[in-house]
Amino acid sequence: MTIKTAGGDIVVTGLEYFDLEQTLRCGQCFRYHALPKGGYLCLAADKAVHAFDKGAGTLVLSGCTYEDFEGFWRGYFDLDRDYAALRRGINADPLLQEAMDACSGIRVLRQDFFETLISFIISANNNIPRIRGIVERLCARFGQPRFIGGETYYTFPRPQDLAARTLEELAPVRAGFRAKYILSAARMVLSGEINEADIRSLPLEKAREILMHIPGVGPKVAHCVLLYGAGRLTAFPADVWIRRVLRESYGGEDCDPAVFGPYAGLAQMYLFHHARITAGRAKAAPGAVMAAAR
DNA sequence: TGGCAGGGTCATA
DNA sequence: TATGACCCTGCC
Repeated sequence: MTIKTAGGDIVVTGLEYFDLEQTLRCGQCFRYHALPKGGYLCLAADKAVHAFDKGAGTLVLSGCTYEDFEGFWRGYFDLDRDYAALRRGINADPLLQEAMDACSGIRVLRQDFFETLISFIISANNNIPRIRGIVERLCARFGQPRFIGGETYYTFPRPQDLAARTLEELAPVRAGFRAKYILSAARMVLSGEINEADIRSLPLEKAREILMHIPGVGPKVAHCVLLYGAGRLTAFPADVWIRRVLRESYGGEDCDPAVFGPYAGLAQMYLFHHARITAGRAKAAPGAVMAAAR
């Protein structure tokens, strides 16, 4: 990997297994917007950047300082991890191999812990367009304004920005029954009852158990927070899509994720995204059997 | 225009 | 362990 600056942009070349679109659209994050000129506005925690995938392992970041790149985006996009080695650590059967080939550019974003926690609490019994809307309104109401490329965006609220709020104040966000969970989570993080360092370092099951003390956090959301917000690549969020894959191809929903190896979480991302794009194609094809229908 | 389902969790039985 | 309720909006 080589990093250069050119005309105020950060140009990263020589990336293996990197595809910006796959990485953003595989369901691990909710704050990104396609730009008219191509590329994406990526929002994360209190940062924003314009990101352009130029193909052939080249990523161009625009609108951020070199310090922000080094201090934040380089880690966020997981640019320093050797994905070839990671992939070798996955026990790939033919189906998983197909998914790994089709979605080879997915990277596990290293997202902000609190943002990930709140975002996936919001995801419960919800669809992606609506999740994105709720997250956007939450930021617009309780985050701080920032400016990039002449546009205003809002930072993700910090625990202290939400903890003292009331359900009435959250009503315009239209999170529904999840509003009370958002407030509880913010209060538990602010008070230290939920400690990010513990979630990152304790044994996975213990960390998951702690997260599940938060109202609105069940097994699935806890695993999402562990994988996307705490860098725990063994975490294995099993949603309806993955449960269906396990049921149809791995002998049942109770299949132990350990069969995929130490990076089961990454294997899950390949399987999840692959299942969704396959279902999308089946849906788009005229007369296609809805094999992926639940 | 209306009805359904949604990347889950919780309370209750 | 199973079932219904929860908010509300995108989508068919």
